[in-house]
Formats: sequence, C-alpha cells, structure tokens
Amino acid sequence: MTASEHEHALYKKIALFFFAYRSLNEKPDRIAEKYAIQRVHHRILFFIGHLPGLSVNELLTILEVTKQALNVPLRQLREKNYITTDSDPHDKRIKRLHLTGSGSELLQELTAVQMEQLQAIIDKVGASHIAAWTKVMEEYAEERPGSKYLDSL
Amino acid sequence: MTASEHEHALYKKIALFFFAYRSLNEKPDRIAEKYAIQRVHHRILFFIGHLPGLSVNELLTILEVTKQALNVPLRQLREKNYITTDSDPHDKRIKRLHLTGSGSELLQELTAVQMEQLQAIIDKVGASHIAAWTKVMEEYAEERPGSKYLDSL
DNA sequence: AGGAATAGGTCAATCTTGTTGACGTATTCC
DNA sequence: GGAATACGTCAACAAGATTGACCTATTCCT
Repeated sequence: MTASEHEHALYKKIALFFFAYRSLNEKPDRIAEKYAIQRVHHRILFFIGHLPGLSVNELLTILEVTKQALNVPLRQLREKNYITTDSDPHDKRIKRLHLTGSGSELLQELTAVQMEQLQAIIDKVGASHIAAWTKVMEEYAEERPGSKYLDSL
Repeated sequence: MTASEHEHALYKKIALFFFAYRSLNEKPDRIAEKYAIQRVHHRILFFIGHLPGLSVNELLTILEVTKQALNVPLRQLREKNYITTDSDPHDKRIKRLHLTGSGSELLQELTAVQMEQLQAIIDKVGASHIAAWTKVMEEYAEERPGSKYLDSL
C-alpha cells in the first residue's frame, strides 16, 4: 500500500465515525422528543442509570460540560420526576443522584433501541469483530476523564 | 454469560461510543478555533476535500442538515477563500464545490491530528483489529444516506 | 412555447445547547 | 474561624440548528 492509499484508508475511517455516531443517536433522539427531553437528558439518565449514587461533580467529569450547562437539564429531570437526589451521609455537600421508577422506564426505552441496533450488528459481523471494535473504542476513550467510570458501568 | 451480563456489556459499548467520539473531535475543534471556524466548517471541508466537485445537494445529503443550516458556513468558507464554486457545464443550476489551496492546507492541518491519533491506535492494537472495527462502523454507517459516497471518498 | 420541477440562495423567527462570569449558600477541612 | 469544596442560579451571549416563506435561474416535460 502506498502512503497515499494508506492516508485514504484512514480518511474513510474518520468519515465512518461521523456516520456511525449519527446512526447511534438517531432513534433515541426521536424517542426523547416524545417526552419533550433532549440528548443531554438521555446522557444524564444513561450514566446515573448504571452509576447510581453518582455525584453532580462526577457527572460533570463524565459529560465534560460546565455545571451551568448541566444544571438546567438536571433540574428538568427532577421536575419531571425522572431522577431524585439525596445528600451523602458522610458529606452533606454532595448530592447523590438516582433514577426514579419512571426514570428507569424512560432510560430503558431510550437504550433499548441502541442495544437492539448493536445486537443486530453483532449478530451480523460476529462476536470476535465486536471484541476488536471494543478494543479500538477503548483506546479512543482512554483520554477522556470520564473513562475511569467505565469499569463500574 | 447471563442476559443481564450481556446487557451490561452492550451498555458499556454505547458509553464507549460517546467517549470515543469526543476524543475524535477534541483536537480538530481546538485547531478550528484558531481559524475562527467551527466543526461544521471542518465537516464541509472534509467531504469537499475528498469529493471534489460535490454539489450543494449532495453535501446536504451527506451532512443531513437543511440547506439553511448549510448555507451560512458555506458562505463563510467562500468569503474566507477556503472553497470555490463553479457551475456544472451540463447543468448550470448545479454548483460544484472545490477547495482552494489554503482550503486544502487548512483541511490538512485539521485532519492530520485525527489521522495521527488513529494511526497511534492502529500501531497499538494491530491492523486486524482495525479491519474488524471498520466492518462494525460500516454497518452503523450503512443506514445513512451519505454512506453511498464512502467508496469514492 | 410554457408550466412544473429542480438547484440554489436568503430573510426571519425561534430553539437548544453550550459558554463565561459573577454571586450565594451550605458544609467540611484545617 | 477562614479557606476550600459542592452545588445552585442569574445574566449575557454565541453557535448551530430548525421551520416557513419567498426569490432567481435553469432544465425537464408535454
């Protein structure tokens, strides 16, 4: 392979990333619309869902947004009764975030379509391909501060 | 593996997607800032760069935005002399988009960091893993209207 | 020839998501 | 008792997108 062909191959993979990311979010975005929430809300539910008791600060680290940007959707989710907060017994400054029953249900609905989509691809390409895919994605994710929560996810 | 463990494994992969996509765009976004342009402009340059002579309509299909959303950044890129347009000889309604010299240079600078990042991962995980990763991403990309341009990319 | 369709451009109003900066409260650390 | 931390919130602003309306130029079709 020439240097130019090699560059070309890399270029195509970057384009694939763009298309793939859109496909991942398309269906959940449409479901979220029905509940008058957006992708941010989905993300918040997603991480609280598998990291119950997460603090606001930890969520900020994962999502890499400012506290002002997180505050509004977080309040909306509380008002819509999708999440609850209770203060840490050992440090009352810290708020621990949890999903309510309806929050879990909503998350389930949002995530189900992504899981089914991924499962369909796994069925098609085979489990070994997925292991390799995951390895590559882990390399990408490694430089993110929120990646330290991946194991507990 | 139990059904729950399996779900958990899928969940983690979806989180990986989120983190990975952020890592992919972080560096180019910072470079773009220096030129007072944004991620949309990068995307436009990206696709015109390897699909020279692309029409506005084709670009709309690839990016999946409205023509109003595309119009502003496209005009800005023209004003900054990063792209040129000339009308199709066979159908004068169609504008063919091309990069200028400085447009190519800028794209090169933006894309280089993404290529280096990907190359570093390839060097680490091995080429066979990348082939598998690409296969999975192609499956995701398949449902996007713009994916038909991937081969010519 | 003439009307419909296509490619493109643009104005206006609106929305969402995010930013920076400033300020306030409660709690804990030292 | 003062500094630092966790969290909340207000305001101003910018980017990126949407829908809807309207315009020109060109081509297609009958």
